[in-house]
Amino acid sequence: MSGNGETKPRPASIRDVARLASVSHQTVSRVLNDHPSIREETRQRVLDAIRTLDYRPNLAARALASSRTNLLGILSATVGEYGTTSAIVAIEQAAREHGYSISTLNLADSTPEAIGEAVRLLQHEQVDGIIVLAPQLRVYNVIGGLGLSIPVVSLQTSAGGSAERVAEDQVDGARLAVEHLLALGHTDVLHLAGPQDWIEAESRMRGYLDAMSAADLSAIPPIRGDWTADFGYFAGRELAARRDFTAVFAANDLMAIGLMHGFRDAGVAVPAEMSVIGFDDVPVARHVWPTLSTVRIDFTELGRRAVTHLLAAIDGSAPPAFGLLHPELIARDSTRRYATHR
Amino acid sequence: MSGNGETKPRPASIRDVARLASVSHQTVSRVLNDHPSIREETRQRVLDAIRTLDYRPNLAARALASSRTNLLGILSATVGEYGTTSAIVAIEQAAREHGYSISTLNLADSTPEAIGEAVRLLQHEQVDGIIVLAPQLRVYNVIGGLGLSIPVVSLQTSAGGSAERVAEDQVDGARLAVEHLLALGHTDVLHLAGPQDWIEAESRMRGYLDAMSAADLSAIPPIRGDWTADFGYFAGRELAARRDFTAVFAANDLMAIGLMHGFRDAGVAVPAEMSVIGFDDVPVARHVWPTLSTVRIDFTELGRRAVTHLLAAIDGSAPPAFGLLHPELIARDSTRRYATHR
DNA sequence: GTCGATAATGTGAACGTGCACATTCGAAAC
DNA sequence: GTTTCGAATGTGCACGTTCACATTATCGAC
Repeated sequence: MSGNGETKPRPASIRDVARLASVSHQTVSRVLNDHPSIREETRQRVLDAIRTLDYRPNLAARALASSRTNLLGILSATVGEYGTTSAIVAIEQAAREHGYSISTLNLADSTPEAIGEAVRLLQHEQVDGIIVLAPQLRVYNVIGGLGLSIPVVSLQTSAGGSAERVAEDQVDGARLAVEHLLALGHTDVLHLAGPQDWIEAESRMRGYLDAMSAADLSAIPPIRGDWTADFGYFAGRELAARRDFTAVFAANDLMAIGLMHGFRDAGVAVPAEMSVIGFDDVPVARHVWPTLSTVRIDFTELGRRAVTHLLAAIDGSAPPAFGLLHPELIARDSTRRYATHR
Repeated sequence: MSGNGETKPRPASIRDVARLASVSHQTVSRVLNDHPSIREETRQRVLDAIRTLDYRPNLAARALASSRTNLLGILSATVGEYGTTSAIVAIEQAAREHGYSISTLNLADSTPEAIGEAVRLLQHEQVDGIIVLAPQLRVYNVIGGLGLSIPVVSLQTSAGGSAERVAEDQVDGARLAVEHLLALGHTDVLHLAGPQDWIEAESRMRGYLDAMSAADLSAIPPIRGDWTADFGYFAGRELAARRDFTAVFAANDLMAIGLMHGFRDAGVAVPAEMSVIGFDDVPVARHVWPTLSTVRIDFTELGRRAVTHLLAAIDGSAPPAFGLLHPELIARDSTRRYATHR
């Protein structure tokens, strides 16, 4: 407000800093990128000048000169899903801690064309790497066929590499859920699965199949859902007529909650006549009626790891070896001993 | 893979295009920014060259030269909230339709320092404008005091301007909710509010107070919650002892769902002894038991409008006049006539 | 045919940084 | 005191655009 005669409030550039510190602009650049051969005294002088002028590097210029943007792209198709959202928040935070920014791109539909277009767009923004949260198999096929020059990491799985273990995690989690039902005495367990193409859906189904066959039980052909509570509801109403199972493992909490609603409307009591377990442990899971048994995955940690991986790939260094994440079974009221049934 | 002798796979630049089209690089630039004075024939020649070379403008170079990034910053503190998430998706989509990209920044805590730092960071990325989804009053105080040179738009409200109407919307919605309860014969309605500092919390409370006083009823001192289902649960357990109200209007669905759980655990039957209505219409609201009456706000449209506003502000043009958005009352099973009580 | 005005195009210099390549400095070795 | 070599710093250009300012076509009016 107090107008002093400055006509050009143009922000300070690296050359202004250089002038003030009586060094060349290149020396300033070296200080900024902590080049080893800088005398401590010079470095201090430069840093002082930077502080005095409130200098901030121009990211566009840096990107132009170095063709690195310090930008990470997030390609997502599942926003709204609780897990995805938590992971995105974690990714964003982790990225910022490493000096990267995030550009998110939500896929409205996941046709190969749309995916290709989305990747092209991110590439156009010259992101240094991409994290994919659109865990559909076809997405990988498309991306794989694109011959990208920048690294791509997936939260769910990737061809080889330790990200694969993350997927393994979900298999484990699903196994936990089913084993919980079996431990309660159930032998006829139905799986309400996710859509065919989804990696997470496949992992969870694999866990279901593994657990069943490990217990020498025959699996029931799963129902394919679409992750939504609405689908769960309709499934519940339809399935109420069938009596070839006494427990359901739903591939996510939303479908489980809808399912319980459907059963309720159809006159099937949960858990008295039917046990239901979900997956994710969304915040409302503990507050619905009956409170929902489920499996908790640490999406936040998953997101963090994805970033670490991607940054390693960008730097060309070896990805760090992570220990496995252990999903946790949360037993609540929606599951009950089979013995108490009927 | 088929190695033809190209040693420099460097992407085509504007000068390459110019050469191929036998024009100057400036003419190409004019075509790209659709300058009026370009002969149609020339334009076609340039466009052909662009297609032939698969030329894509270098965004960093453009940003450097024009000091405009076509980047929008989203400053958010409420990720995970259903409404916020839907709005973000809509914002991202709308922004892309206008050729803008999105850089999201999630606030872990909303201390003035953190907010200032976040804005500084976005400014450092040279975003052309910021959309704020951290609807706390203090956020505006901080941002207002920063003297920013780029436009800032809020999804919730802003000092003057038509965004204010958006807030009005939420007042309307809250009024709808309370009027619904009053129409059912309730006279003693409690409000489970959001945190003090939140604009949305204030709007919804204002709607509550308006509706009560319009009906010549005295309001009960509201309870301050934190938006979470967990808080709702504890509130329900505590409030069960009180009998000076027969209905509760919760400031969001999550608290409402928790509240019903708390009442249930404390032996208060919803809706038989107590009516509960929420706000937001989250996807599970229709599947919990009892299904939750609530008010639906069109967050998607809200997000779209925020983008339109911001882009207008960036271009310096007048913001378009929007009609008011009308929140919709969704009556379900958690609310019931007072007459049927006791 | 000349003039002027506007349309259409061209020229050179920014923009702020990093890179490749000098150059200078300083101290140890002889 | 010269030589040598690495550490410390400087010089000029390139990155791919846009901007400000020429310059050249085009066309109607006289």
